[in-house]
Amino acid sequence: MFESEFEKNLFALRKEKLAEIEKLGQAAYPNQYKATHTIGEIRSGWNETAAEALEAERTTVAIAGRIMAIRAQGKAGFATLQQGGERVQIYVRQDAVGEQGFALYKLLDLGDHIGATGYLFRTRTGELTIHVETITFLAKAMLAMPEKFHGLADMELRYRQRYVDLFANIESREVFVKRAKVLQALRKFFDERGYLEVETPMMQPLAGGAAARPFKTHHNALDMDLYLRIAPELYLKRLVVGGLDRVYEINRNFRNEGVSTQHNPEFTMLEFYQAYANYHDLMQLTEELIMYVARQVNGTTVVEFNGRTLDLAKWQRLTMREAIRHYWPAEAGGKPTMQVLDDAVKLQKQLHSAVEALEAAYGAVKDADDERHARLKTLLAAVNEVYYESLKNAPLGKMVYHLFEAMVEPNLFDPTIIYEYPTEVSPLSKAKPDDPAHVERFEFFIGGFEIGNAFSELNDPEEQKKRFEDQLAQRASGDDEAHQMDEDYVRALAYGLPPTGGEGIGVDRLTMLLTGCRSIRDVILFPLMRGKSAE
RNA sequence: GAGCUCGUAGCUCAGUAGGUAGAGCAACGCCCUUUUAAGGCGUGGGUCCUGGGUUCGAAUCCCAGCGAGCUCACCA
Repeated sequence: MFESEFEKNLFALRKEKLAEIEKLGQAAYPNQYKATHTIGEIRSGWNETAAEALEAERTTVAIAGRIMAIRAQGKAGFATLQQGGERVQIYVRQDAVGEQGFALYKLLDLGDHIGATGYLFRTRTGELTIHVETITFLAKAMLAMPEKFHGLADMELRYRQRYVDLFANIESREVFVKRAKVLQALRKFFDERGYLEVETPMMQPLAGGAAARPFKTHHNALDMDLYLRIAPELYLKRLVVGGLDRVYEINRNFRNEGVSTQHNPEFTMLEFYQAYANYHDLMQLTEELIMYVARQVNGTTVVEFNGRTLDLAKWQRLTMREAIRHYWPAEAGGKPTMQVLDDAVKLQKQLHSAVEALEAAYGAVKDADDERHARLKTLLAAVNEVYYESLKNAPLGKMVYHLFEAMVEPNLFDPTIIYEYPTEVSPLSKAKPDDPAHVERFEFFIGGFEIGNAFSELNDPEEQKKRFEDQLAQRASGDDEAHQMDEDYVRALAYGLPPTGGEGIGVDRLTMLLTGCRSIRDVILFPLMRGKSAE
């Protein structure tokens, strides 16, 4: 618990102070305090009330809070109390609280919790203040507070000791309050549209519904291996088979992947399914949903993200192939035609010349500080990989998809829906009726990363079985993220899944967008950290 | 997994032609009855992330490790 002699000594000193406080007739750890107002209510009620009016009213209040600043001046003093992310100042003078009360005041430390009764007034400098008549001791901070002006700045400490971050850095608290509002807004949106909120297994015998490596665990009594879910998808669709036409679930998914500013091994996903809807209906719904949540949370659809302004009410829609053509980099030579994007051999040929063009452009950039240098390097590596790897074993659809990720995704800052995905990378989506190579699927991107993924659900059990078998083949050839066979899911489909649209939305990423946080760790209360001192 | 940057007092940070550490806040003592990053006087507090190495001498230079941030890769 103690990180130093300093802390150990401080703790001992605070224990002595606690004993002194008890001698004054106060409980060291009382279990209740009846406040008449929260500090927020004091602020909203009297923030603008003039000094003369306060004097005339002489409103008496009882409040509670944590001491965030304390300024003693002989036989009087001030303290700033914080509660619910709001602060108010109290003024304590010996002739008002008595000798015992003032003795207690002098035993208070930064971080202590106290209750105070008194009347509202304004100081000489105009600050709304409580003129204290009684102080009640509530709890002691036995450890030192972070620096009062800068707060807790060390990112590692902020993540590991979020309990300190939350009271020391108001901005941090506000992010999580907003996150709660995001969740409320999402639920309200779906509740109002007749969706049923459900909870499906997070421990699954077979981790399906997405392309990812799962975490493995074990049930002792049943002697059974289980996987933490990578998606709720297959269970939710079983529910639609069961007649729950509109369902949604908000909960954690677990994927055994690396961490980054956009990935945490456990993350919160919203998934929803709607019978009788297709992906076009979901595009419409998605735009409405994002606008709705933004307005509920921020009161506006305009957000600042990563130094840029974007409007969540202004969307563009492109097919994946259109997007590749649209965002094709000038340095990669001529754009591929639609025909080229539909032909593996022609595409490989074009990528070959694109690699050459990119290499020439990259070689021409002399200054390593040039931002083009890094961009071209990344682009070249990505296209090169697509070109060579795809040449040997990947199907056309996979090649197109990877090309999209490399060339297009980082550019999708304004809200964009990308639709018509290759069938090969979409084992659970329904194919377009006139084009079996593509499925009725879209993903949407904001701020340069993917937020959600949706499609018309494949409901033909035979086709689903075939898709799973194709995935098994990819798995056999080394893709350990390819989907596994789920016989029970196929059986469920065989009972008849109505035409259904389904979608998943990354709640953490949506929250990042709405709070302006560039790292997913800033919107997760306790992000996964490497082990340090396992006490 | 790779590259870059960082790790000095409880907190925020200084400290390179290598000479065994400083400031502010916090703490402790004293003064101060409208202050607000309160102020004044005084005091205490550091395995300079860890382990090696170079050197007469390392917070500083080198190597390895641990942890963090960012970028990239993988993914959502």
